Amino acid sequence: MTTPGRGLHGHVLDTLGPAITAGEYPPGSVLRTDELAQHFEVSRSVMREAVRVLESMHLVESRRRVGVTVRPKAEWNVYDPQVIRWRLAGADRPHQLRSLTVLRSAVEPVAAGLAAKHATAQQCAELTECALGMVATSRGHRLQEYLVHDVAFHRVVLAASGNEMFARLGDVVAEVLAGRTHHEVMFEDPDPAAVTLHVQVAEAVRAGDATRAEQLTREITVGALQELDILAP
Amino acid sequence: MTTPGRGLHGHVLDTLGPAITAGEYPPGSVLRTDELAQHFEVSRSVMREAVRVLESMHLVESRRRVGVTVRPKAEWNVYDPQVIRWRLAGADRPHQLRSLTVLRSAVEPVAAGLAAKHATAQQCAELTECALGMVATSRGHRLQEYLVHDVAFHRVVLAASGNEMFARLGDVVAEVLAGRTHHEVMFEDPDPAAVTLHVQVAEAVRAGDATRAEQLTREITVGALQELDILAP
DNA sequence: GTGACTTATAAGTCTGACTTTTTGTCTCTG
DNA sequence: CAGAGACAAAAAGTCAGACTTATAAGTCAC
Repeated sequence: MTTPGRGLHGHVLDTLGPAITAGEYPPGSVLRTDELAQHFEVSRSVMREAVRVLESMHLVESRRRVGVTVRPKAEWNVYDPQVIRWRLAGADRPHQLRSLTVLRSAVEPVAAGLAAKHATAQQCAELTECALGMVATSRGHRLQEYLVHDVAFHRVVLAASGNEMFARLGDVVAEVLAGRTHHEVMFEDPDPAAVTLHVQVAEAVRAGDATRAEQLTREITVGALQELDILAP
Repeated sequence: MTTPGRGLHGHVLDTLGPAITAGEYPPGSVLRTDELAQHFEVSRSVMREAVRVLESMHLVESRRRVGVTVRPKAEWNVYDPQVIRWRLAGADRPHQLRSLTVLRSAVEPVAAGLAAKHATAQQCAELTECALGMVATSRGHRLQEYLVHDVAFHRVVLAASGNEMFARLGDVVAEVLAGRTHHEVMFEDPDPAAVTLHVQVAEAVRAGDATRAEQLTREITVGALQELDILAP
């Protein structure tokens, strides 16, 4: 991930960020810069820089004569990769994982459809390579290697869509997939049907069949939703 | 929007942010904190805080002995509302508007489907109210008033989806709709068909018909794509 | 040319003094 | 007693200067 704690203010953020996103300080809580600086044993300058970053994420608001107040969750910049990471590391990890999976289910099919239209020859090749890698590692408890190919596959699809907003969701998808492998369901080998679907998506994109690529990807994401019991019966 | 220029570092950001996102400093450009501080006539402390914020948006990277280097566009946190606003105010506004509209077309239909399942009675009422407001202002060059209801409508749908990631896209959609009314197409009254679709979506959500709500919203977003000539023939 | 050593550079950090805004309170007045 | 206005305190905001540290780049010996 991003270089952790590069500098003192980074170290402060590594502690304060998770604490705030975990709800340790309820909305409206007031923090004092000086007290925080003392607590973390850093200078006020460093503390102020950390507060500025939290402020830019809309986690807190700094006002004169009152202090640094924690903002309600609804105002946080939940698309900030740093915030996502903090929340995934904390208590509402399951909730966060569900939100992100629903987001995936909306975005990825459309992205796959666009990829079928815009993917370059090299991207098609990469996609096929990833799919083959998934097939090769889909049996024999090689979950770790499988994950690498799975993540790469979805990254390429999002990038090949040609839409920068989709492309930037690559990191998010990576976190979700990694989270699923490491902490949630998926104790055994991946579902063979899912693996097949990935191969077929790669084919559809190569063939330029947008409708088919979209539909197949929708099936993949439906599977992801079902794994988390999100889908209505 | 967010309070502009709250503090000196805010003023610096209001100038530096747009400049960077506009590509005024090509990727790899090196800025020196001291020089910037002199140029903006602020102390180094203030300048450092501004740089920290830009760093948290992944617009720049600060390294010892080298300076503050501008990161390639592909690494920017393009979901940061501040970054979106800066880019919408700059040269690649059209490009940004297209990216965001495609994102809308992926997200909003799914959000509407979820809203049909999760919307509260009050949210249904608000939705109907917005739709009626749109109808009432859809004729007679009352674009400004129409926009207010339109934005409110989409905000409620996204919020009613019950997914926080969707809900936080309310601001983005607001920017896109406002941009469309103010600077792009839409010189005359809105398309009557679109207005009708909004009313029908409100009905579908109230009736709990997820499939219909999703399909109708998809038609709305298809219209938005066509306005920007994005859709393939 | 390769490797170890030195040096210059720009960011990083700390401290202390000072300024500014805001809010809560207190008083004065009707 | 209520409302307006003056006052004081609190906390963030700003600045300047000295010092530390990492590191890119240049230098020298081999």
